[in-house]
Amino acid sequence: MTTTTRGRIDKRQAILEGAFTVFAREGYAQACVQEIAREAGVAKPTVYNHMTDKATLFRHALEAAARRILEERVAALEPLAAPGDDLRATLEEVAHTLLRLHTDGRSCALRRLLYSEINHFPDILDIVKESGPDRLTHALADRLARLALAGRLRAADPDLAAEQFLALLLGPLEARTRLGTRELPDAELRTMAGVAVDAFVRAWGTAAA
Amino acid sequence: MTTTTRGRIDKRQAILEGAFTVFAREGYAQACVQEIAREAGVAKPTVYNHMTDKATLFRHALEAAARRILEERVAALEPLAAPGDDLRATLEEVAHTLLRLHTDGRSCALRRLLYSEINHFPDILDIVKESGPDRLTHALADRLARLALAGRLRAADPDLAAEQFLALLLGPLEARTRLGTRELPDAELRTMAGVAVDAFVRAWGTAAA
DNA sequence: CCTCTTTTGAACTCATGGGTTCAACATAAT
DNA sequence: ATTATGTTGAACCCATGAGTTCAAAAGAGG
Repeated sequence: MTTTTRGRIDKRQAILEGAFTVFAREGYAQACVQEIAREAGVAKPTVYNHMTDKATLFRHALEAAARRILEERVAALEPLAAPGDDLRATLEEVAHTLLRLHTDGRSCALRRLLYSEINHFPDILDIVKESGPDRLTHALADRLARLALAGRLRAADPDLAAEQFLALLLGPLEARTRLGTRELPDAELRTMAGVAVDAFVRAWGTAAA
Repeated sequence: MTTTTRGRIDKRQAILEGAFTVFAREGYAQACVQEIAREAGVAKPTVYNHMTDKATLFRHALEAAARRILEERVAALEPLAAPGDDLRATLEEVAHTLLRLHTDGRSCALRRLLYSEINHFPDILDIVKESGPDRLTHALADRLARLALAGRLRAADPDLAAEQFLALLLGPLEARTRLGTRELPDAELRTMAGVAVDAFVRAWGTAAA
């Protein structure tokens, strides 16, 4: 019975992953359940055996993908918990990691799906909400607040600082990656992280940093 | 013959506008030509009399909408051509106008359509390219370069300055408008313009400004 | 060997929608 | 009036795809 359950869980996972892949490639309306089943290595009725609808399949697939992506992003802030003497270097490291994660194929796909289906599925925003920029911004604001207390950043609104840090870092991505359709070489990511941190430190740094 | 031609042009315009409206509301795949025709106040065969395909209809509709939107945005930079004594005030005015334009329904719709159909229509990015952030960034960079020459901004890379100005200004929009699905009160737009300009001036300003 | 659950493939129903055809109609120019 | 062009509505053909049904396998537990 254990193996049976495992088997079921495996199928479910495969279905969710295959669904995300196909939805990402085709969009919601164009994706057909037949193809999702094929991608997941499963028969079509099996899909309907786990999910009632194409719509709920979509929601669950998005949720699963968003959860994975969220974990990576928040983990990327870790170095800020114990920044070394060189704050700028730590910021650049975090910035670079965030850029890499943000330009990842799955991230771009999720982003595109959110934008395209937000009209037909207004609730997906809430499903993904916590995983979206919000939780990342809050986690970053927490880190920055500690730095401000230590006198290494301006003591003003850390939420605003976090928002602007992410804006400086991620804003230019849209144009440079052509809405997420182009890969960026790692060297360019480093440069982008550098200039973003430069501007951020000029706007939010203190002499002590 | 003149009136006949005018009539044809009017129908064509109506079709393009109706198409954009429906595509924006439904997405490409979900939008049906029947409904576009209804929205444009026209019969279905008339649509096919002007456009060969649903696909080319989509492209033309996007192009027309993008052109309109572009004009507004570049025009919004006008005050920077002759900035008054108070550079910060001029920047805030421009910033506020850009925010208003960027949160406009048509702008958001265009943005969503780009994101959602970029996979099926890789060429729409080129069609809209000039109208996209690129041309705006360049136009802004030109203005900022003049200001730098006048000693009112850092003399470093004006393209980077423009990129970061727009990032600081527009980056926070995504989260605040919930991907363009929520209206923002004008007061919030003013506040956002203010804090973005503050940070920008701290990062790029000179004593002379 | 028997049983219960799950999976599978194939065929099926049914709705939607792209694109076309056609005959009737409107309009304006000659 | 006649002719040419454009529009219209309705009906039509045809492909696609969601969701279901079913009988046959496949696998685990007893």
